[in-house]
Amino acid sequence: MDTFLIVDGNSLVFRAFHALPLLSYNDIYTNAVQGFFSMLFKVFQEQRPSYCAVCFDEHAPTFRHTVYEEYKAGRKPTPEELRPQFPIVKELLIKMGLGVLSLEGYEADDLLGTLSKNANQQGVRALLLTGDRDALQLVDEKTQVLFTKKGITETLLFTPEEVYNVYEITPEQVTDWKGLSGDASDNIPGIPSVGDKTAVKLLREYHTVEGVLENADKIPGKLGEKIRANKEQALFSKELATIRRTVPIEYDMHEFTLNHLTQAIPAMQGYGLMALSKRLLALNPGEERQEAAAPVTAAQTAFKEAVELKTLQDIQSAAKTIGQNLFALHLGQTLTLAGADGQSYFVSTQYDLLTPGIAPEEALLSLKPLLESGRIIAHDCKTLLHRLSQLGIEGAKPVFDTMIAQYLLNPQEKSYGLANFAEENAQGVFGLYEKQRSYLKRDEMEGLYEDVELPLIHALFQMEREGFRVDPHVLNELGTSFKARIEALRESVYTLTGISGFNLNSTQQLGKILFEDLGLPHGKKGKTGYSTSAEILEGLSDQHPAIEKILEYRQLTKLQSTYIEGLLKLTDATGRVHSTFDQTATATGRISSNEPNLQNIPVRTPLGREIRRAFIPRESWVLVDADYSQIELRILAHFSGDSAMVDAFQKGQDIHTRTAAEVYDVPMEAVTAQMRSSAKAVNFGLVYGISEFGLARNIGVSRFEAAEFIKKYFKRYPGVKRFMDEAVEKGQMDGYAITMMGRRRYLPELKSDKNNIREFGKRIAMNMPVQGTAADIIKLAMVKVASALEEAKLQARLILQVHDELIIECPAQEAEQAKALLKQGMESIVALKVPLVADVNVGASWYDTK
DNA sequence: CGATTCACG
DNA sequence: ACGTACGTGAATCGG
Repeated sequence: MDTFLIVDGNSLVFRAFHALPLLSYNDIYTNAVQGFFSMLFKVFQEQRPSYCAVCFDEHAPTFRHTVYEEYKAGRKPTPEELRPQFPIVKELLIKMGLGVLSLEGYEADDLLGTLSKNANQQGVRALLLTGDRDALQLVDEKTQVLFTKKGITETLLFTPEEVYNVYEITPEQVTDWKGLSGDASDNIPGIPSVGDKTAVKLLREYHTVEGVLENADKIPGKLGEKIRANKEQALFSKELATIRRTVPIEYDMHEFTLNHLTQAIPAMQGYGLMALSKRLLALNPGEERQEAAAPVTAAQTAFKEAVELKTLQDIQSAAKTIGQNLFALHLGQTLTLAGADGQSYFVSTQYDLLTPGIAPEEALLSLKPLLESGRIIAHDCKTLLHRLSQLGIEGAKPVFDTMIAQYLLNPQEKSYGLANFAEENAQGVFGLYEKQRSYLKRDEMEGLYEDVELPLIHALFQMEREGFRVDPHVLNELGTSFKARIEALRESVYTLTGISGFNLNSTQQLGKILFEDLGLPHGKKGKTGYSTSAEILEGLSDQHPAIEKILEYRQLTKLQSTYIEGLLKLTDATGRVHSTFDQTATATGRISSNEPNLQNIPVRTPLGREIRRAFIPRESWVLVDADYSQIELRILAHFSGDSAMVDAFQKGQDIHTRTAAEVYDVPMEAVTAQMRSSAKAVNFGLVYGISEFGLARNIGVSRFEAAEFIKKYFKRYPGVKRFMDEAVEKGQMDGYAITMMGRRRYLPELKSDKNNIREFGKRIAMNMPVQGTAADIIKLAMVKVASALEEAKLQARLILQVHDELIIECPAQEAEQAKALLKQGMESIVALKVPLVADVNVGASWYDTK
């Protein structure tokens, strides 16, 4: 099918302008021009449209102001440096033979709506390139939106399924969504205090703004009041957000082919856009799309047309055809399946009066046998497992996860949605799978993928479903005592400073009071004012009595809002919190935890540690907690083979004391607490990628002294020095750093022309193998422990991982067995040149497992 | 939505 | 001359 690329010129030019530094040529700024075309060419290359038109806003003269226009007019004026770039963009577009369209009184949005509708009517796919979320309302089977993300190089492709995946609403509901939540940048008021999330919730229940308003009486509390008070405004907002699709504009799409692009080259060079004109020359619109560098592209396999499954019988016969063969499953708004033979299926979930469709749940249930025994490929299997589990479908064993593969291939990407390729369905997933297989092999990460990441999905799924029990009474009691203390502290800060009524949570207000009104000595000013961080405040604690109160206030409010209130909010009906573990969040291979984050529960201060008393096992069960002792330094000892470091671990010595003894050249017995503490900081520094500055700041000495310290250290630990140098050299040679199990992290920072970025790259090159290998090891330990528990037919189960720590919940009578299994499992993951040691403890709360 | 602060490994 | 110790997530303020 032909594609008509329709571009929101205003949106893109603005984005380009803000994304790039102000470049000028002969006193003409061209950054927006350059960014705009750079983006456009990338889309030409990736999407190969047949036609292309660019639409611009054209505001009506003032006497024709409509209410609509007045709202839109609230926008900020176009910057001086940008305005002259618009005519240049238009000139070049016209020279390329592309459409440049605008109509008095209409927004670019309205033209996008009209052009796409017309294209669809002629059987042409419309692809809308814009940075404006409003356009998502135009998405349907034949109209897709390429949404420009931050910057100008990244785009997201929205199909109806992807709109739903990302925003949990259908394209038709976009106007309702805006009507409820409003949009400040577009001056759409919405309903006050209704944000994106609330709007989605309301729409899930009532579908449309009208539906919400009709049922407003049923909605309790403040929310209901707000809705009832703003009915008119909501309807009006929805109208404002609705894009017009019948703009009276005349054009012929067929005149806007990409056959004359090169005619703009002389003009382009006239503006000094040499690199851009080169890229234009390299564009060969006639040819097939080239193999893209990034793995995230749709396969070019010639797929057969998808078969619609209209009945449960259809579904079952499709399942039979697939049998034991590999198949991809995608659960968007509709359920789609794709087999290795290129055949794909979709289950229509659209209900209409004559043919009631099949609900996704129903379809999944009828696929139960296939799902439980079949070889599933999916994008984000863990989420799929949760959905299946809720339907009573257990034991599905996905054999490939394209999201995880994508993460391994490049762990640096910010998100791993499915949006980046054209066929957003099971066929696309299957195509992705085929490519990723070969990329994983090429990059030697098959082992890591098969043995670690893939089986880990199931372990994480179980941990998420299981959750961690929290005792609300413990939290409530702590909270009550905190509350009183917080109020007392606030009052005493007001009294001691002689200033009251300001917001103690506001660092800006506090900074003004401390450093201007009270005249305390301040550190360097940041972007927004003085720093009031604990580090700075601690230095001022003997200068003013309010300081220590502020520090205590900070500590307590942090505990109160993040841990007491935050955790209570997320506790389910059975008294457990279910964190989500993100397997694709970090560049080093660690997992992260969110909603709630169980990886940063306080432990370092006595008061904070109290929170851990609330983390408990079920009745008559216990917690078994094991953490690796100094895993990162042990890995460093292994990699570097440094004899002194290896010796220390082999002898089971306290590593920081040994380091201090070496560096200060005294016997270990003579090491003071002060010496040990400095040595500890050096050891930390090594793991992070040592820098003089960082060490100096951390132990509070001059940069010169820190440099001396590092020098002495490396003299005693030449193997470590060699490892650090080689890590950087290797990074420069290969362009990436790797871990013991072959996990990669690319190091573009090393090629930066900015020195500080290159230095950063060096530290990453030193840190990645260490932190990343520790991540490899504990992940493998989780897989091993989870399967060992299952094999031993224990009720014990893993419930949490905190980077170097694993927690099991089990019946008290299983404690000894679980303890042994956990310790043994963790310590036997790899044989290093030094022992891997895990310390295990059993307790009636997390607090007690120390 | 960016900046700041602070909780963890 | 500059500006960093590595890796995260959550709450809060204020534009």
